[in-house]
Amino acid sequence: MSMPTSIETLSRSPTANRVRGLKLLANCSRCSIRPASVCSALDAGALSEFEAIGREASFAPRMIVFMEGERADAVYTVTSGLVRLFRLLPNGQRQIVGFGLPGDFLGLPRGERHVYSADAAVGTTACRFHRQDFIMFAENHTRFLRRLHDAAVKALDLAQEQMTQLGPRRADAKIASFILSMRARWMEINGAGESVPLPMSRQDIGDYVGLNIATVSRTFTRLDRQGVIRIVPKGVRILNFPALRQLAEQ
Amino acid sequence: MSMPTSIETLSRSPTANRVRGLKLLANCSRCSIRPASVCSALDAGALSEFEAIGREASFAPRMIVFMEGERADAVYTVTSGLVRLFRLLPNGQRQIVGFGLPGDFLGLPRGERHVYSADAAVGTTACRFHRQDFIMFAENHTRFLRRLHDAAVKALDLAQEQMTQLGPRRADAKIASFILSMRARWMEINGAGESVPLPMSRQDIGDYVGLNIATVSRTFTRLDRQGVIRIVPKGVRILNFPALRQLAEQ
DNA sequence: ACGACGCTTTGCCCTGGGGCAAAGGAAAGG
DNA sequence: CCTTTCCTTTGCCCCAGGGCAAAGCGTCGT
Repeated sequence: MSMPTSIETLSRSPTANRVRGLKLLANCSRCSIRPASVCSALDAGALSEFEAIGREASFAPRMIVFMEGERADAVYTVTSGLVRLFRLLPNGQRQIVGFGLPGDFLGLPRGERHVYSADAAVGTTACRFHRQDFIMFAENHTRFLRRLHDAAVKALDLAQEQMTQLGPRRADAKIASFILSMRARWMEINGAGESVPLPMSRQDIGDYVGLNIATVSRTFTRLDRQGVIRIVPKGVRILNFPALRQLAEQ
Repeated sequence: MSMPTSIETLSRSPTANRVRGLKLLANCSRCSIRPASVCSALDAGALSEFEAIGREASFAPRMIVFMEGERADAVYTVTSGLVRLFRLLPNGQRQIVGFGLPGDFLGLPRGERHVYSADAAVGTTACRFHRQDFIMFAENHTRFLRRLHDAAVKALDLAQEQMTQLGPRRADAKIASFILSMRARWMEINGAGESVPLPMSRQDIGDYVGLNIATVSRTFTRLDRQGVIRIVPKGVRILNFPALRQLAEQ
C-alpha cells in the first residue's frame, strides 16, 4: 500500500471558514469508498434517488465541518481526507473523540445539536445531506436505516475500543494500540499492508490517546529505535508485528 | 430522592453462573422504567406483541449477563439494579466501558459477537429477548427501530463523553465529572436531587474513569473534607454544586 | 533560492498518581 | 454473636509522563 500523496499539512486550531465548494454528486455508483460506507446498502434505484438529495463538499485543512452545540442540520459521509471529531474542554484542552476516515458517516447526534465538533485535518471531501432529507430518505428505506444503525453501533464499538486505550496505560502501549487500530481501519478501506498512513499531527494523536505531544514524539522515536516501526513521512511502516502487538497488550 | 435500599454488596470477579430465573413478562404497560427505555416507542398493541417475545431475567451480584466474544443471541433492557459493561485487557486490567442503569438497552453489537462483557454489579433484573425475535420485531416496527437507533446514538454520546473524562485529567476532575454524570443519568430515571446513588464499588469507579482504587478513595475523601460532597452509604450527597462543577471542568 | 512559519524532536526538572501494604470497617456466614 | 472475608481508607515511596523551552527540520510562499 502506498501513502496518500496529496495530503496537505495540518495545523492546530480550526479556522472559522466553512465548506469550500458544493456541487452535485457526480456518480455514486462509481464511488470508490461506497462499499465501506452506509451507501453500500442502496441499490441502483435508491442510489440515484439518494444522489439527488446530496451535494459534494470540500474542506481545506483546519476548516470546520460543524461545531459542538450547533444545530445538526446536515450529515456527511467522508469520501477522502481526514476529519477530526473533538470536544474543547472548559480547561482549554482538546479531546479528540474520533477520526473520520473515508467511508465514515458523521453528524447525526441523538438530539438536534452536535455533541462534538468536527474539522478537516487535511484536505477533505464529503457528501453532504440536509438532515431532514436524509432522515426522510432513511425512513423510506428500511435496509438503509438498518445500515445506519450498524454504523452507529460500529462507531460505538470504536469509541469503547478507544476507551480501553485511554485508561491508565503506558505510553508505548497506547501508541502501539493506536497504530494497530489505524492499520485495521485503513485495511477496511484499501487493504493496507505494513505501511500505515497517519495523516494527523502528533498533537492530534496525543489529544486522541491522552498523551502529551512530547511523550507521543518520544514514544514514536523509541519504537523506531527499537526496530518495531519505522517512521516515514505522514505515517509509519510496521517492521515487527509481534512486538507491536505485544506492546499494545500492555 | 432516597437511596435504593435493597442493593446488595458487590465484589470483583464475575462468577460463571448465569441468569437466575426466567419468567414471562408480566405487564409492560405498568413498567415504571418504560418511559426511559426503548419500549417507550411502542403503543398498546405493539407492546403486548412485544411482551410475548420477552422474558424477565434476574441476576445476582457478580453474575454474568454475557461475555465478550460470545455469540450475541439475546438482548436486554435493564429494569432494576446495575450492569457493568467491561473488557478484560490482555494485561489483566479491567476497563469498564459503561454502566447499564434501569432503562438501558444492552447486547446488540454490530457483529454477531459481543465486543464487551456484562455482569451484574448488584441484584439486577432485565427483560431478555432472543436476538432474532427482537430484530424481526424491530424491522416490523419502524418507530421502534428508530428509537433503537437513538439508543445506540445515546450510548455513543455517553461513550464519547466518557472519552473526554478518561484522558489526562486530574483525579478530582475525573471524580467530579463522574458524580455529575451519574447524577444526570439518575435524573432521567427518577429525577434525583442532590443525593447521587453510586451502587458500584470504588474499584468499579476506578476501572471506569481510569484511576487507581487508592486514588479514587483518596479523592472522594478529599472532596468530602473540602465540603464539596458528603460520602453516604452507597452514594454521595452533593453539598456544593458550583464547586463540583468547577472541579469537573478542570 | 531564501526566509518564515509551524511541527517535531529532545533535554531537564518536577509532580501527580501508581504500587504496595497495613489498618480500619462493614457485611455475610456460621 | 462472633468470625471471616471483602472493601475502603490511609501512609510511604517512587517513577512515568507533563510542563517548559530550545533546537532541529520540513514545507510553503515570496
